Amino acid sequence: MDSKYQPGLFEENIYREWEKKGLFSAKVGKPFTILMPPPNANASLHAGHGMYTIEDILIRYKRLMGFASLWVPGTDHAGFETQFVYEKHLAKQGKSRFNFNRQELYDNIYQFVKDNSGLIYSQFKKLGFLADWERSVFTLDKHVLETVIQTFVKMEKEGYIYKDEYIVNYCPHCGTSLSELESVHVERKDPLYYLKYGPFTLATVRPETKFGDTAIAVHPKDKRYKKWVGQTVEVTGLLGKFNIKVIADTMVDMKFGTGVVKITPAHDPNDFEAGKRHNLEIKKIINIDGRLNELTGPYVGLKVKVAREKIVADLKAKGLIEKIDNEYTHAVTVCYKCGRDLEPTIIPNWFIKVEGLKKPVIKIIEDEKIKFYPKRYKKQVLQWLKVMHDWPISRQIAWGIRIPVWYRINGNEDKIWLSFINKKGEFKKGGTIAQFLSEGHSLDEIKLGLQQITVPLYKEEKVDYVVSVNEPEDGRDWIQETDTFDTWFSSGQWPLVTLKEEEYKTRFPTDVMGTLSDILPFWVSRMIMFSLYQKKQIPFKDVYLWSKVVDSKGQKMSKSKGNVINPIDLVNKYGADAFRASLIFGIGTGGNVPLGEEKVTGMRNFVNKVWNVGRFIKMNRTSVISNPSISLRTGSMRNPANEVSVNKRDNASLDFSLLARNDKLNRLNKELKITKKKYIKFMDSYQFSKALGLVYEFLWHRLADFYIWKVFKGDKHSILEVGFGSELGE
RNA sequence: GGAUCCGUAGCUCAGUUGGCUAGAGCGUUACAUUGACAUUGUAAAGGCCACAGGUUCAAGUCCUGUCGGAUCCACCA
Repeated sequence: MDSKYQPGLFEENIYREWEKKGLFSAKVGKPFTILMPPPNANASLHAGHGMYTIEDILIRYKRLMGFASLWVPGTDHAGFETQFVYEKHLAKQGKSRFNFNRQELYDNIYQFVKDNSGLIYSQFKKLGFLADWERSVFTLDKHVLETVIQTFVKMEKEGYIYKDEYIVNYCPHCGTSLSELESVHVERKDPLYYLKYGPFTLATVRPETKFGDTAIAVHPKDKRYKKWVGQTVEVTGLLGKFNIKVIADTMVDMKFGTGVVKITPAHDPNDFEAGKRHNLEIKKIINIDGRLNELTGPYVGLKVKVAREKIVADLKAKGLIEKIDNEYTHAVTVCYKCGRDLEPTIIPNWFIKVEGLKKPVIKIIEDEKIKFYPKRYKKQVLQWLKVMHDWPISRQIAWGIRIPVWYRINGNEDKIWLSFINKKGEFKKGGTIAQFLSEGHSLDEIKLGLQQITVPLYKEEKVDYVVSVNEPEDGRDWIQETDTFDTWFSSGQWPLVTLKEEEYKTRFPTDVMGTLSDILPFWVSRMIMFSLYQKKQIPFKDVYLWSKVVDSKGQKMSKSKGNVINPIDLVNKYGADAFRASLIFGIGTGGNVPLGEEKVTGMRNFVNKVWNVGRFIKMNRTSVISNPSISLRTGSMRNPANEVSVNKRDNASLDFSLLARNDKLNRLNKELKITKKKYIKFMDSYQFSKALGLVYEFLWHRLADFYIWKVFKGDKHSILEVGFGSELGE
């Protein structure tokens, strides 16, 4: 045996051996089940995935404790994320999504994902994960689609789904609307313009939206402006004179600016709400491509930022700007993916009415039917659930599960807007079906090259639709919604699609959901919601949340900082055990998980120590076998040194050579027993770091340094008699 | 603005319902070495436990306040 443990020589073989023995599938017995949080199908392993080790530890621990543990893996199509990556890939080839129709884009991404998938599983295997790989589920698998669509159909029938023109944050660059959770607020300094506005002066950072103003608001208690409330005033603007109503609303902060606000319901969430309260007209002046539309006169076609500069210059020229405050800082909403400014805009979106669905979730969490570890996340989830409002589930991207809704074309030709790639491969941008038909395109051509449709909701005359997987066959023409479901709509149903039918009787609710704390609101709360809705059961009993893996200085890993650690490199260099242990050892329940190469080498040393303990035992065993004259003697139990103390110092003064062999063994066995008990207590309460610390201390500083080296010095064969439970494995 | 968490050794962090001399890993220093392991062993140095009050026989731990940091939610015309 080598004096150094070389993981590279063993790991792969051991894993193959496990595969041969079929250790990955569940055995018969008391069930213990974990559903693996599905990584993106096209992802490769990053340090954060290393934390799945926690689930692997639980799976192995439970199996060694006699449970039929099952870990079901899977991958997520990760709609928006993946399309974003793919579009970057396209950009490198000088292409964009506008070169493809919907189906082509979908097919291409499918191929792209397929080419990249499988990588992460081979990496998981390198980490030694004991998941049942053959059962892997992909969120676009047939049975998943069926379930997801069935949920939508059921919700629609029961009135939980509605379509509405609602103000959503739209990313003109990524071409989709985003949920509130996908929007990030950043502090920024922007000029605050004081505009002359009829009899008023008002402050705004977005003068370009003034064309969409449909009211002016003041605070009801503001004496300065009281006389104007309810009046219509005349304002001179860039496009000439217009009349506008003055309303009173408590949303106005009297102390801010001049205490007067312009209301632009179509392009500001607050104004949208105010518009609803006061029944204001919604005047849309920015199209979803982020350009001003024909209602803005000479500014039509300009992008928001360009338009703003031009408008400010023109306002200045007309003497309509009173002053500019260049020191104004405010929060801007940006896309979490591309970082560009989001445009609050009104587009038709599908929503889930959350009110009735979230109530049982809140109840379950308050009653602790589902427990959170660490505890503090309970409060966070509850707080988040309480403020949660309706969830927009449609995304204007191709990569995802297409919403099973069909719009009737006949009679609605002038209401359905779409873009498509025509026969010649040309991109035909936004127009109505009627318009394209009159240009000589056939309906089939349009449908074939379809890229995206937008079906606005008119108050009186709604475009009728049916919810159906396939095109209705009634002789009329229908066209399917091009929007896809928000990824979290499908991954939120993960617990409903991962088990086999019969397992829902025995393995549901599953035991633990372990995941990154960041996605608690996106994912965990929604899984609970869907599970309660569809199965009337909680999906899991416990939720264990870990934090981000950061570098050894506590800095977030990022490419620009150059501090990204590739887990596979570490595994190749130091072994999977060392890497895994470094993510567990000395980690508190609180914050981030610091990972540095020093830490891994430290753990490698520990692994090596264990190796050498084994090596020592093996060497002595062969000497026992080769020398049969060595046998055990019995001894007295009455020696005072038998009082077991875990404290090293307490034992320092004792002379162990006086102890009989049996006494030594008893001491060791007793300590092992105590350690085991503690270990089990820690494991059962998800205190992995403490459990590992215990094993570390026992194997190294107690067994190796103390027992082998001091107590059994010169009497090494006795150590062979100690029974070591394999439960101490991890 | 609302909430949560954190300030403990040079660094990263433990410290259970208050209770003996406040711990670990890495780092530092000295010594040891034919011994299973130099990926080792034995030891040492290094702490006003952020600060100020309070409760208590007893506070790193509980309470109040101050300062500093992180995160979540809401909002910022």
